[in-house]
Amino acid sequence: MAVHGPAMTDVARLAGVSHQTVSRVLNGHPNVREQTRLRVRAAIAELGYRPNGAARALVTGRSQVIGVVAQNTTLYGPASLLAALEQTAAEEGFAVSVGSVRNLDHRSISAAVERHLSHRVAGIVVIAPVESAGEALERLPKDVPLVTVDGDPGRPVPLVTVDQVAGARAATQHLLDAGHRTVWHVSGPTDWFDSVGRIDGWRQALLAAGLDPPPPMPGDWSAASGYRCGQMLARMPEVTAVFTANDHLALGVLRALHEFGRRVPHEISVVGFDDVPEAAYFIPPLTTVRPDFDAVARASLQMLLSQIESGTGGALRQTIAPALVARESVAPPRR
Amino acid sequence: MAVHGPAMTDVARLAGVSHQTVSRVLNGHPNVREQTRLRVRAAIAELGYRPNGAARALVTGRSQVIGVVAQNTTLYGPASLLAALEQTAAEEGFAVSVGSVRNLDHRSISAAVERHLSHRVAGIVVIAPVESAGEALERLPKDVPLVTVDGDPGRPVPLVTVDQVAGARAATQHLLDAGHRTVWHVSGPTDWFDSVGRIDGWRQALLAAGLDPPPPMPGDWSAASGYRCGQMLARMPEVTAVFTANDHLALGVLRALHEFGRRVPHEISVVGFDDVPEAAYFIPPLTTVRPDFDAVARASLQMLLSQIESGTGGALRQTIAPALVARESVAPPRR
DNA sequence: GGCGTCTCTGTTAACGCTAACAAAGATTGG
DNA sequence: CCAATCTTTGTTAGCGTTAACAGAGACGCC
Repeated sequence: MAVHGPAMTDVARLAGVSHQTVSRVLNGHPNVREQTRLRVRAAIAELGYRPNGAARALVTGRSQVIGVVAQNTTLYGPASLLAALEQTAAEEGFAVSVGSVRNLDHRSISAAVERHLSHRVAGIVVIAPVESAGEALERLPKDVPLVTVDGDPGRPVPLVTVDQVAGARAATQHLLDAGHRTVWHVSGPTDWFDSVGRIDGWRQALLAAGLDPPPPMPGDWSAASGYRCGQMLARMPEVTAVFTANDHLALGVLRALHEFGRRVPHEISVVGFDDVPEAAYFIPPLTTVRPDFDAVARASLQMLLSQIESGTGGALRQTIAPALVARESVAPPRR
Repeated sequence: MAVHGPAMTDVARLAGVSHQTVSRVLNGHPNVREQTRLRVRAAIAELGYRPNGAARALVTGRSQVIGVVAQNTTLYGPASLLAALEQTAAEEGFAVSVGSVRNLDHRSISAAVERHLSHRVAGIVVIAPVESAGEALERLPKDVPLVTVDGDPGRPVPLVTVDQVAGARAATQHLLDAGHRTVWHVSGPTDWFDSVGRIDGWRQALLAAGLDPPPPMPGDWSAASGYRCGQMLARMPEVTAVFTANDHLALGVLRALHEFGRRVPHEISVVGFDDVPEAAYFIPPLTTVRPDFDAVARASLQMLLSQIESGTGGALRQTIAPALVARESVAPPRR
């Protein structure tokens, strides 16, 4: 095997031009005679020539690859984001290299970033939802285009983020508007910025309504932890409305409430976050908040590309507003 | 910006050796004096040197990157597979570049493969669950290490696959063992090999029990299509057991049955496939079949690496047996 | 003690591409 | 019509690494 394909010089020879002219055709350089261009294209097609990205990356100093660092690409949010990022990148002619890390601690992230850097990626997107990720990013070489998604708003790093606060506020307000006297919250892990933002938004909505927020119940994004919180909530007669930090938590809560015979939405209303495709088929269909992952992906990529092109590393910031999706898991409280 | 980092020669100068010696240290070549090795390592650390993968790829003809072509990395199965693949690859020092395609037609796949090839990936993993993918793969250059996952068993291409047939047979048998007189099936899209295999297994189990398989109801993996099928099943009084081709379909079915007041498992038993993390929190908890994605990933990568190392392209085949996970959605039929 | 062998290190030449410059025609303007 | 300019093409020199070979010592063996 290892029959290496034809190189640029082979194409050049066949087309009767210099390899540099082939390069110009490939890169859309303007000053090439139309006739020459056609001859070169024909030669390329005839030989099945495929440009060598490594050689190009070597001489230009950047590859057409974007590195993505993410934690758990099995979760719905990260997976959607990754897919959207990949789609968008492909349209711009970039490949996406994933570096998923088990833990979002300092060392793991640095290692993943390091791996990407030695492949000379053109830029890096870090889906860094937790505190500990921040440090790793600050000591990164300054000349590497970088965008963080759902990262720390407090750090001077380009950031694209779903507006967690607004989403949570909308969810909570939706429950208050239905007539509930207060809203309980099952949160995500508190070291995730996503969770913190959602807790914030929930709290803001309650405070704005002159209410005293009950203590949030901490979950870990999983249906299992939602189930555990749900078992507690089911036993508290005063609870009529629950906002969970994601849809899977909501599923666990729904299941627990069902087991305790507390009917949703008649006795207790529930709102989730994420709008996983299955949410419309929960029992009952779940009212939830839908983040626009495509928009997040587009914004991050655009931000990254502008850094790559301009060479300047701006500390931009962009926030994507999520939308409330009303379904059947919310109703006015019984009196 | 574009302050390019130090190169091998810089390290060499600092350590007082030739760049070739640095290369030897980096590649773990044996014939380097211990003292020299240490000096080189120190110089590497001091300069923060990072090897240039592009240059290496150029001269060796292969990068340390594995290309993955997948369709919808938002679905649970593909996402899990991708994550597992990435983990395993990282342990072997390989990065993973994703090329997701919207449609698994001939052209899209070829384009994705093409993109990977021009980056000179060391090998390609195609998660190619549909018929149309096959053609695209056959006309691929023969010298590219390739493994397909869940692809066409009929093609002479290295293949790793979840044993769909065995899984479906186990699920169906489980329902028969509970005493059901027959088992209905909500299938996935029939151009997916996964679906075909699951239909096969279900049919085999029924035939082996001397039963006449009812017509399978075609879904599209989504809860929405499961819901539609569920609405029909709910209206058929003779139905007591349903096997769905994945858990999301099962969720839709459960929801429809619930709406029609048909209790699960008392009146109708349901078994899914995939064991998504949420399945244990469906109402009721779903009995399902769990494919071992980690094992699939390990097997594929191993197969790919052995091709990369040996240079020979064997047409191997490996099948990973899934496991039945019994929960509460199955009960004996009422008499 | 000389010669082959082993261990360690250095030198040189690619790999396939783009950037920078050079040069040859074609075109323009006064 | 000749100099100035523009368009098109070719030539040369790297980019940072590995592979292949060469050379310098150290060592063992007859």
